Amino acid sequence: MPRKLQAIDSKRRTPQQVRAQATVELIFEATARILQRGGGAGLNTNAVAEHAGISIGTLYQYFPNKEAIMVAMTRRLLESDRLAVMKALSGALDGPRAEATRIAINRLINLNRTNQKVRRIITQTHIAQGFGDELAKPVQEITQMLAARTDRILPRRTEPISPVTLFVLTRAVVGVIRAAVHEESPFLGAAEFEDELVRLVDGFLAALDQ
Amino acid sequence: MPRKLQAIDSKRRTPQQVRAQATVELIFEATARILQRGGGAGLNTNAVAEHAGISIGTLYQYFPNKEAIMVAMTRRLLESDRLAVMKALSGALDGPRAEATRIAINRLINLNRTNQKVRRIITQTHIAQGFGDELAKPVQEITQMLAARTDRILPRRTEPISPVTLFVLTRAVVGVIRAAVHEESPFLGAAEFEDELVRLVDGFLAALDQ
Amino acid sequence: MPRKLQAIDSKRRTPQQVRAQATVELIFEATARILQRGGGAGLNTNAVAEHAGISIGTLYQYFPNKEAIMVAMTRRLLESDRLAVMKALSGALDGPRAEATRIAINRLINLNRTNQKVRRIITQTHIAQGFGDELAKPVQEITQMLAARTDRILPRRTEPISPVTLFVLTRAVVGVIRAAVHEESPFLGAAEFEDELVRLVDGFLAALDQ
Amino acid sequence: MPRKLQAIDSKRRTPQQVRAQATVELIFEATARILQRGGGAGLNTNAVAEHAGISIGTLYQYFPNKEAIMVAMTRRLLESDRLAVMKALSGALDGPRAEATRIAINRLINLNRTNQKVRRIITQTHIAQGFGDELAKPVQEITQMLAARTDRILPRRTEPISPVTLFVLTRAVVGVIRAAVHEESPFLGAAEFEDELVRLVDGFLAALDQ
DNA sequence: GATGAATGAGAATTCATTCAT
DNA sequence: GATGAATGAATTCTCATTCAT
Repeated sequence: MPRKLQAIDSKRRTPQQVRAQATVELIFEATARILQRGGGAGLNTNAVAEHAGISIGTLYQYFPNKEAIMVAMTRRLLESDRLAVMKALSGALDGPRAEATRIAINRLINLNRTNQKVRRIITQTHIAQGFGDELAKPVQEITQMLAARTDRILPRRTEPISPVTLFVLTRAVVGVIRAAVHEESPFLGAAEFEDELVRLVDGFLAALDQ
Repeated sequence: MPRKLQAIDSKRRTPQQVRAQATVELIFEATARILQRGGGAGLNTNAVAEHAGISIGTLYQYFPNKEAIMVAMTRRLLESDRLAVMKALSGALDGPRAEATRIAINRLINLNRTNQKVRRIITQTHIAQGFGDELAKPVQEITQMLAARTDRILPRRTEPISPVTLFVLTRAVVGVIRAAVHEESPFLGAAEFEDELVRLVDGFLAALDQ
Repeated sequence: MPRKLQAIDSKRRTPQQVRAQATVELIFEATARILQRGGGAGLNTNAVAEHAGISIGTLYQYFPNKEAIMVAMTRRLLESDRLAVMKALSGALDGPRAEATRIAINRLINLNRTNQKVRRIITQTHIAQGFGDELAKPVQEITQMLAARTDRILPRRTEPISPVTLFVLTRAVVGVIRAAVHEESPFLGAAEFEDELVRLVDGFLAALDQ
Repeated sequence: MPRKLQAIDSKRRTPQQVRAQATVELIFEATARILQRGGGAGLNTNAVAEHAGISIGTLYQYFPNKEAIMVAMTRRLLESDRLAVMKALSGALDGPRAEATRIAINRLINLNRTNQKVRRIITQTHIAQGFGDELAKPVQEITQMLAARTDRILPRRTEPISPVTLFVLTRAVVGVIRAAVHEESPFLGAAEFEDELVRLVDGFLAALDQ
């Protein structure tokens, strides 16, 4: 592998200028298009550059290798997911816990129903690159936020949620949704799927509170 | 990819079972060794053949490509996991549900603590090859078995567990354990991790029974 | 065959024409040299690249596979043959038909006496690649030209030569010459051979005019 | 190429026994079937053996390599073509020359309309193996027979047909038909095609007689 | 900063052929 | 005679990456 050994998650230049940001955008779009069509095997840096309408040399000025492109894409996607769920929750911050849970899960499922193929591939790459833990971050942060709030409402629970508990809860939710995406399960669009996922979370939290 | 599109999960030949099985074994061992050392990127058919002490041609008489090797390995591993959990459960078939759950989960976690790197890689490949659904099979069958038994004990629940429910429950368990393996989480060895996972399952089942 | 099915007759890129044309020339020369020495079986893309003094990667930027190289060579040869016959005919355009026929055939034969081995192999490949019909094109165009002229001189024939007639005439001429080349017949250099070929064409045209 | 350098056109054993002849037949049929389906590129000795229902070792007891199989097939085909034309001619041996010519050509064309793909490939191989001259043999022998007979009828011509003349005539006929087959020309089935081919031969012979 | 032609290590895969049983 | 598992040389082709312009 004539691949430069470099930290994979560092862009080569900080895209400060407008032009640079636009180029990164072109690269992301090209990558997504190729992934959508040809799958992960069809992705190579030359193809990305060509689709993006830039030269291969330019591409290497922004990303050290193709994995770095996908890692960056995943991170952006994760952040946008987080914001989307946050936004969906904004109206339900003072309502009952169960309702907030349902809203968050509903939003999460629907986000994962878009761009499934691209999500699947870049997610896999993220894991393979050793950033698997980041995948749960959006869910984790939202969970922590809700947990904190819950504590206010249910004063019984004084201790904050433990790291292991958080891990299990978040990975359960993420794992179920990811399985549905990766297995291309028809359940992903079913109302019952959402119900069960909510039940999973609520059941776990209820068991916690005992 | 100049790769012939061939059914990836069909062995090319099934010769005199004795010798053939031994050769397959050599290939599996060589693959595991290479994966353990060099990771997925270091795996190539030439290396496997060399490590296995067979010619590259022989390898291709058994497997059409390297993915097929890993797929076969995963299937074998999954089956052996299933048997191991079944065996662990054999003594607890008439005890309380909670205890059976704990035994199964304990066994599952401990199985996943062995050969983590190899498991990680072949599991990923299995998903990438489109066989992601098989990964939950052992857990799914055990769950169904336990669920059936539960019905006898708790006559309240008359309907069998629904497909969606089964999907969520199994993918939650598998997802959490897989996350721990893939993220190389230190939790995997912690007693608390097992506790929380049991709580997840029990909480979900309890919520179901309401 | 792990060969990507790709349009065989499309160069992969058409870069800065000057350098590119030189590279293509190097590839053609190397191919011809190898074919001359080792025959068709000795031809492989690595050898071509090496003989051409370019890297294998560069070769693949110009041709998708070795057949495409030979197809391109054949096309160029065919065109140069056509021009050579045309040039030879230029002085005889107003003379009698029989003389023009003889000149054309004489030139055709002599062209086919050069580079016989290479011609044989790339011609075969051309046929095998499904471009067999192109082989008769030079003769066909020249025939049509002569036929048009003939019509002026022999006003008896008002209708243009029919497609089937043209097919039979051209394939007869091409077939005889090709047979002589492929069978490495000593006749190819004999004056009598030319005489008979001229007789074949004249006899056919005479029969047509009856 | 780990291919034994051996005279390609010698069967390894003379198939005297009935069993042997049957095996050769199986091999021919298997080869034809594979050629029909997959074309020349799909042909390999292992596939032939498998399709023939014999072991690869047995195949090598009959033919030293795959080209030898096709060479033998071509020879058999050529001989059967010759016999078929002879048979068709048997009733016209005393009629006018023109009619015999037409009958022979008609039969030849129709023979070449069967098994076109297989004919194309094994014919090519025959040429590539250096046996191109054999392809004209059936036509050549029939021509000689007819020429001899013609001499009786047209006592003008005392000299026998010269080798060069024979070469040109036979290669013209064979060349035209082969072109039609190789180019998959629709003319092959047209009555006009036969007419023109007859005209080619008659015109040539008429020109000869002047 | 951008370009893109050139590079070449490296991986997959085939298939003719052998030879021990 | 037949078998067929094993062999491994040989070839194709890809694609990440560089660097002179």
